[in-house]
Amino acid sequence: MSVRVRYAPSPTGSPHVGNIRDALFKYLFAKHHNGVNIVRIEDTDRTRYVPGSEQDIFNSLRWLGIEWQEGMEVGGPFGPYRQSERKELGIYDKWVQVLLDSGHAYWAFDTPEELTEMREYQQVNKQPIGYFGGVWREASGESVQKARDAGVPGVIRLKIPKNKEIVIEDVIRGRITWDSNHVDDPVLIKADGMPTYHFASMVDDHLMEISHIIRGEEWISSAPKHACLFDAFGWERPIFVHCPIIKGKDGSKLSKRHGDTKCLDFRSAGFLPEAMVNFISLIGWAPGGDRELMSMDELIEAFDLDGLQPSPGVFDMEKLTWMNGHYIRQKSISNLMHDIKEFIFLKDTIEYWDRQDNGDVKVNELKMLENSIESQSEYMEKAVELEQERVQTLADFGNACEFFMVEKPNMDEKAVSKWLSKEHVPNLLNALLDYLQEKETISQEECENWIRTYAKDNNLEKLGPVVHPIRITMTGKTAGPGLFELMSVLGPVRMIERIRTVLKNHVVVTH
RNA sequence: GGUCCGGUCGUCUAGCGGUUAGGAUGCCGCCCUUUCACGGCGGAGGUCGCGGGUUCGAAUCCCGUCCGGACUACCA
Repeated sequence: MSVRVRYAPSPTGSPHVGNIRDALFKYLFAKHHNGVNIVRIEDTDRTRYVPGSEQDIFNSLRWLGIEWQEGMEVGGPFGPYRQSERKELGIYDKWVQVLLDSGHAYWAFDTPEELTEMREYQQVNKQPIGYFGGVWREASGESVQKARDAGVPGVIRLKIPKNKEIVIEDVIRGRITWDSNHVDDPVLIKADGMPTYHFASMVDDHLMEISHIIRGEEWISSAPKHACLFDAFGWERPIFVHCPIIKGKDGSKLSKRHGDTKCLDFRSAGFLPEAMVNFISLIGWAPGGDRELMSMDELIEAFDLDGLQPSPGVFDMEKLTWMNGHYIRQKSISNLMHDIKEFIFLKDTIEYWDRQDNGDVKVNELKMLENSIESQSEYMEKAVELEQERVQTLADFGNACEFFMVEKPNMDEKAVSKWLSKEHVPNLLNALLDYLQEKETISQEECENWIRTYAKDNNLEKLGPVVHPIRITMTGKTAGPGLFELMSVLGPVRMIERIRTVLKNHVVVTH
């Protein structure tokens, strides 16, 4: 059997990581089996349509490297791939008529008020909630015709068979059964003539020859409706695969209140697509054994439905962050520079940080980074290289590289009072100043030699008393790249300036 | 309330009748070392939700129970 799967988002906003994780699984599955991945837009609810979200959907997919061979933007033999357009073509009207004619569907003219009242009644009487036929399921043809002639707004519902056991075979969970008397009659066509998800999606899945419906666990409860729909048409049911949902730290389904959940927010926050792909692929799926760090190609190679987990997984930011650091460290410096530039250049990035608490600090750092890379790319490349292994996200480079970019680094007060007040510091800094005076460039080795020699000549047993004051003078901080490397990158001119500043502002000369 | 799904270190997970229950992350310690990080090594952390069975033997099979979650729209 050829594998055909579909990612069918509705354009109601920028897609979430949970949603995108499902899209990833579909892609991996299709690729693994040389199948086809389809992107179809489910925009049957006009009231929830959010302009721009289609682009967000494509951008999310493309950012992660999830490809589709058929569907939106690429076309294919089963188009159009946007449901509102399919509706215009009369596709759904045609198929609902088939159901009406065969007695599998019926018109219902309940008012919203009546439906609300019904639910309230069911609620207080502890009954299953839903529409189980009302007065319309078995209504006579005449009364239906009368209502239609009178222009009463009505919907078309599917007749779920009574007193039956509905069984679906889910790949992950096996056999799931329902008493059909607990499954209510879903609306197929709304009063405005638009199909509902239940109808449009299943009709399209059949028409587009979808082999596997891979989707989130939240769809399990509507699966019997979908199965009945296929049965009503006499169509062969696709294989159902319900992936576990992704939870937030509190154990409930991941949503806005858990912080960043939009896929593209992670790009803006400085995460790499390879880390994102690797990380989300491992929520709800595992390749078996101890494998963990995997590229897209390796994931495709390893992916199979057996590795899918039935239980939900928590989205662990700490692990994502670690993994992102890993992928940053793995990058060649030229790729890294490219990624950083692209990251800052994206307007989403700045907008994202503007939205965060104290985000203005980050925005300033990033803009400075952008300017510095622009104006002195070779210098900044060396700076980035030194920070590469101590950073976890692309956004961290702003702060990490700050001291390379500014004329006067921010001085950490604690560090200053601990180290720069020491008695030997003026002598040390003046000596270094003299040494640097004539130079235009300086190598790591020269820095190291000078420092080691100075320590020896001044009977200092350890390098610390020499290294720390110099580090603070150069960077304002106690933590950072190796001193010799950093000095070499900074170069004599910048160092001289910084030494003078420190001598003037921070060193108390005691004689 | 109803229906359905789930339950292995805090978290992601390996395991698929016989293992000292393995890995990763996070945490702690040691090593490396001029700091921070990276890296290496080690440690703490799981009575496999609980209770019954089946079996010589159960995290693995069965039942019950508890807890958690999803759905419960003319939304998807």
